[in-house]
Amino acid sequence: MSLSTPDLPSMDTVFAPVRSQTAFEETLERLGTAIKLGLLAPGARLPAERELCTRLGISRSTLRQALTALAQSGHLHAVRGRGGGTFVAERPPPVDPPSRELLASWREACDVRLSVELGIAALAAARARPEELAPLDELVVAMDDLVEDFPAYRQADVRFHIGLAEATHSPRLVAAATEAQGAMTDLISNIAHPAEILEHANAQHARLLSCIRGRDADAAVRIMAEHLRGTEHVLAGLLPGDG
Amino acid sequence: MSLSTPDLPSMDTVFAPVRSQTAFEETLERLGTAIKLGLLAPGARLPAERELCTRLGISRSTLRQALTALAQSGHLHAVRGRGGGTFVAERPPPVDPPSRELLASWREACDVRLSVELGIAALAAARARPEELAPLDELVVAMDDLVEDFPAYRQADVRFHIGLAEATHSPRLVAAATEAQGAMTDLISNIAHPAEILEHANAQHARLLSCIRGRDADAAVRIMAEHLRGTEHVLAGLLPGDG
Amino acid sequence: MSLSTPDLPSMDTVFAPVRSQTAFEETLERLGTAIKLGLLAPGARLPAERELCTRLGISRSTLRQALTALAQSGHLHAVRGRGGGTFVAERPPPVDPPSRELLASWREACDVRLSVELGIAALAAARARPEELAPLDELVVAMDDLVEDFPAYRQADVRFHIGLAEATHSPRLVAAATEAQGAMTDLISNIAHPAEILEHANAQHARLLSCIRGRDADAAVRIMAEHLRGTEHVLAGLLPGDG
Amino acid sequence: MSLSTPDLPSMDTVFAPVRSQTAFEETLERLGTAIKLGLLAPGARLPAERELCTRLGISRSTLRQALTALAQSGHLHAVRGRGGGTFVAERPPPVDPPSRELLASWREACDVRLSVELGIAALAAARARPEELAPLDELVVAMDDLVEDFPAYRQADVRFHIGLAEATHSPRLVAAATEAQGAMTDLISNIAHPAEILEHANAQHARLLSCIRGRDADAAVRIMAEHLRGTEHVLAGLLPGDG
DNA sequence: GTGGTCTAGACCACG
DNA sequence: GTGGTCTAGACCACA
Repeated sequence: MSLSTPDLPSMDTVFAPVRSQTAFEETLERLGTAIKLGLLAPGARLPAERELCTRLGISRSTLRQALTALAQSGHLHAVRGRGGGTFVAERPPPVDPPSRELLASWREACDVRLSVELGIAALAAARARPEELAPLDELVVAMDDLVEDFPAYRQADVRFHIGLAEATHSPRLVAAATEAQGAMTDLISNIAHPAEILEHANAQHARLLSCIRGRDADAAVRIMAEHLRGTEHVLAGLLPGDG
Repeated sequence: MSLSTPDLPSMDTVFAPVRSQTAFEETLERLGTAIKLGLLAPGARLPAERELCTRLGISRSTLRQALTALAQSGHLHAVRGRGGGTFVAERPPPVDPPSRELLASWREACDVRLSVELGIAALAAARARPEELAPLDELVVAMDDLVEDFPAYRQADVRFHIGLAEATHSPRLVAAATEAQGAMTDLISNIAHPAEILEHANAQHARLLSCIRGRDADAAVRIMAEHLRGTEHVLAGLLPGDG
Repeated sequence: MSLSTPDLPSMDTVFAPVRSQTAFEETLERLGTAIKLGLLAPGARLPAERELCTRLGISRSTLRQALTALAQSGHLHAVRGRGGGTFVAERPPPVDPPSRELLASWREACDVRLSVELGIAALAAARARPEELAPLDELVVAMDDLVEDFPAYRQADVRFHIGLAEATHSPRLVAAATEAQGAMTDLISNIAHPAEILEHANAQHARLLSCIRGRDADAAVRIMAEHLRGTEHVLAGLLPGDG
Repeated sequence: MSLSTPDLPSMDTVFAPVRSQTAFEETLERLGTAIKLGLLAPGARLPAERELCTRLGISRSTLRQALTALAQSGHLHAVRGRGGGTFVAERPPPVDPPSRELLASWREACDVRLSVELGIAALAAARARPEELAPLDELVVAMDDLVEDFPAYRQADVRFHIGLAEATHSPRLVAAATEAQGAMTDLISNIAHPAEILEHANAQHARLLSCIRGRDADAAVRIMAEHLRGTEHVLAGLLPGDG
């Protein structure tokens, strides 16, 4: 082999299209994902615009563009006057169907999620503190009662995975996990999930926590991989092949 | 625990600053990283501007902004006329020292890399084709002879890891791996690496390939985690604590 | 002597290198000179980009190249939003030392200035209107109080000479005077100027105005020549010989 | 008066249109002017293309563009083979009539010339060496015999003024004088010049040389100003007012 | 309405 | 056919 091969295949990656998201678009997606994932629960009140635009590092006008868009789509509603503010809608609009591109590349999305979650499993096993795991136990218990109500189950599931990410103490992994869960929600929320499947999945959650408590990173990673493979099999049966 | 807790810690992630990288910035970083990693070897000729801007999906002006910046910093030089083009400098400028932010968050960088590489190990074990692994064998052999020459070793190492990423057939993971390797290069290129360390690391490379050939994802992930932990220990001893 | 001598010495001029300054370069130099000369005072606001590029007869991108360069060098700073604009820095960066070429050819620069200023003296004597000379009187008075503060004196001096150029009603001479003063500023701004020298020079300013008022072109030219010779003597003592 | 008047009239100069000439255009004008002024005499052979493009600092293709244009307009003709080369046409095409812009701004052109020539007079008086003035004496003698043949007179006149410029030893002034003479030629070559006018003008040439020999700069400048005023009066009577 | 970014396409200078 | 420069116009983010 030659160390100076002039045209490595990875050039395709180096020269792949560059795309820049505008501040408006990213804000819209951030808030929208948080709402769809239930991180911002129905009825919750968003921070005041003046505070929010500071935290997001954008101007108020740009923030308002995003808030307006989310209000128009029914995710938010604004209340003026005393006690007013911007609130997450109590009755959220249905999750929109997966975009054409997402459908075309669902396997990519799963691969990215796999990568993120394996890292989370490994690092959580190394770093999680007991008080960070306790709420996850509660979520597992709660999910056991929700296997017949997929939307509710799914919301708890999201919190479980993001809670695990937080146990790594790595903000970037939390952000990546959030994004990955958002993509999955877009893919799976309109798919029927039999109770048995969910029970099985939740059993994996429990075993995962157990391994993490035992600081057994290898086992945690193994269970996580298995857990995710479950979702992939469901999708593989229902969605078109890789794009 | 309440399912509607209004202020989860993950809100910090949702409301984290939005920073949209411009097309120019991303192009600059892409090409710059590829050069520093040796993916674009010294003396190599880039595609013509008119082709490159098409592949990158940007206008020629934007591309030229990036090329101009890289030429000024000494990474590229342009030649006009017949047989001309834009070439990677034969004598590249020294890798710039890690930025203050990178130093402050080196552990974050390692966490991200861990995540990416574990996913790669797992997926490569599932999907790699023999003809994709053969070049990696050769790289391992070559690296054995380069343990005394860190820059050369490192370049082969980069190609090994990116080659592995390519074996997953997931462009996003290739891109993520490239970016992660770039961040590591910024961190470690100015650090002394004893031959014994490199020999040990390369032995892990060999075992990794063996597991992947055997489709043993669990073992591959385990070895990869161990492999990366090696680098982290070196850095943990030399760099300031987490930022 | 033959009228068809094939190789006159002036051929060196005819065949001297053609160097076309780009629109960007000329814009940079124009604005930079105006700032360094104080024609654009610290804190002053430039016309809006969209207007400026029209006046300069160039595209906005080209203008912005120049503005960006001047902002990076600290001469300008941009403010966005309502009431925004591009402003001359309040605390300007120090005048950069004369370039190697300028130093090597300072005598050339003085010759050009001599030529420009003699023409200005002659034409101002022929054409200046009283209301154009009045401000120059005031400048002379002001300069008398500034002989201990060279930077301030020099700024008034620049305005005096350019004001005189304007009294010729010849835009090309105004431009030439501005350019010549810019070259002189680069040469002399870092040189000590005793108060006596400045007093003497300012006395010449006064006599110059008097001659011009009297429409005595010959005397005006004579005084101007003497005035400029003063600077040259100072430079001749401090700078290396002709390049 | 205020030292910080925000909007000086000189801003019009700072913000005046920027124009960049291409290398081709400047080459064309340089060679064209040299030919029209007789600096490159009819029948003279230009340096070889390979040498010329080096001296002009341009590529051969750009040079050829200019040469081709001048050949098409009849100013040059190329001869191939042994003893070949590019030659100035023996029977030059008539000087083209002044362009609309030149006509509109003839007074500006005169002002610039005045400026250049006054500086030349002053500096020549200070620096001219006898051997540089001798050829100018011969030109004056020759011109006395050419007052009936304006084209021939004019060619000698041009050489006189450019020769004087060379006596200043300032390349920039030689270039400026050449350019100014070129502009004047475009203006005046189609105007009738009575012998008496030329005799008077040539007498001024002689007195000018005398003053310069005597190192009397003031007188030289005075005579030069007077000399140029002669041309201006002629033009003022024949051309439209200032543009 | 301000500065900041990007685009599509033209023409120039080069070898 | 290469890199180098410039243009006209669009849209974005800001206050």
